[in-house]
Amino acid sequence: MGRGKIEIKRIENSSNRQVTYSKRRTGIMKKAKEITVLCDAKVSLIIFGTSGKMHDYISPSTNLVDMLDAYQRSTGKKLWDAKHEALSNEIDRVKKENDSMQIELRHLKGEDISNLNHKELMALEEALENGLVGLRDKQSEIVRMMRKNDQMLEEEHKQLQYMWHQQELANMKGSGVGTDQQNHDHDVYQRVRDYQSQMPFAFRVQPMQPNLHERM
Amino acid sequence: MGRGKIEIKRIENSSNRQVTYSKRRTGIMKKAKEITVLCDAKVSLIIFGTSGKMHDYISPSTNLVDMLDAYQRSTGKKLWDAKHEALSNEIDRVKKENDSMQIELRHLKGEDISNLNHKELMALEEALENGLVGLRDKQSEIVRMMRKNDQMLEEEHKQLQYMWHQQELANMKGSGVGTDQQNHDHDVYQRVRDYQSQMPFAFRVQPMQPNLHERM
DNA sequence: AGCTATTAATAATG
DNA sequence: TCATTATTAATAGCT
Repeated sequence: MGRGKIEIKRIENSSNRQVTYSKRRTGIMKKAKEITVLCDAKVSLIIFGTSGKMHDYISPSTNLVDMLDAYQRSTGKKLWDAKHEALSNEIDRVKKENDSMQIELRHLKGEDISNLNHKELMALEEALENGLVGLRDKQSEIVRMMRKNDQMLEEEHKQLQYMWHQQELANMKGSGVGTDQQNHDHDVYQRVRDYQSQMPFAFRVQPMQPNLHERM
Repeated sequence: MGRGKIEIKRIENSSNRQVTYSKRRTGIMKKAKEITVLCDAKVSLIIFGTSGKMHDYISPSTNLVDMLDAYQRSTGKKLWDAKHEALSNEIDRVKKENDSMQIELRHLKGEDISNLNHKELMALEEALENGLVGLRDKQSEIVRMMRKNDQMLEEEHKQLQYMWHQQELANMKGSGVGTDQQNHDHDVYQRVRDYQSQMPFAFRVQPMQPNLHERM
């Protein structure tokens, strides 16, 4: 189909080869498009020339990934076996782990224990009791913390009462002097420091357990 | 290029379509082979017809995996990476599920509960107590079964004693008669049946709870 | 890139 | 499905 018949063998003349490549590539692409339209076919066509430039056509009714999946199903050949299989195995492994934990959780919640034997029931009981022991420890610790906090609040309350008392006395004596709000506030804070510096360290108010309320 | 020109649109006549598909498929394959030889090109061609049957051609100088690698490099598109990503996501999802169960398990075992808030601790306590309730129910059921079994054994024991007593009496009276071992054994079984037929049904020995020991 | 003589592909038919 | 063939489509070589 040209000015002369050609043998199907490598075209040695490089520029001829390049030209023929370009023409024939266009031809194949056209044919691929035509067969998809005429015959409802799905075509994946990828061509690399010697230059390394790529040209491709995938029928619009599909995509390369689906084509390749179908290819694998059709041939049984594995295209993406190594990684794919490793990942699948990993999924299976983790899912199994999941299932056994699921079962353990159910058991700890008292579900599905009808089929457990004596030994397993004993172990389960021990686990539950240990759990409760740990929990009770934690809870009593919290109660201790609350008590401590209460004590601190009480102590702070006493301080405030003391300071209030002092201020009352001061107001009664030197009324008319230092009634300006700034000075008044300053005096209160100064008095707190005075009070604290007089107290034994152990009785001073420490900052509250931070976020304690959040943990309850 | 046929007896008549055709429009490039789906061939409605099914058998015509099939024929055209077959011919054109062959044609494209031939073109693909030719361009690989003539122009040193690398071609990957995969075609699926409506029947689902697959046909493919890969240039002998390469293979599909390499072609697809080159395709990915060329386009930057992810091909099986997309697939791998899906699997990886699945793994992540399952692993997260795993982790949360792991944590729940730890909590139920009284571990890592320092950071739980009050509400969570309450829920945990309830879960543990429910678990223990379920367990204790199961255990007391087992104890009931054991008791029942004990009673049955005791009853059987009484039967045997009775039979032994009867035999003793028989031996003392008719000594020298029916001392043959066969007859002796037969007599014992007969006596069991006699005894059972005399007893109220409720007191008869039932088969032991099967596999009870295995569940303990 | 175009052009076109020539070959190749194939639609219709048997 | 297979073979034939009239016709169109593709393209090799040329400009």
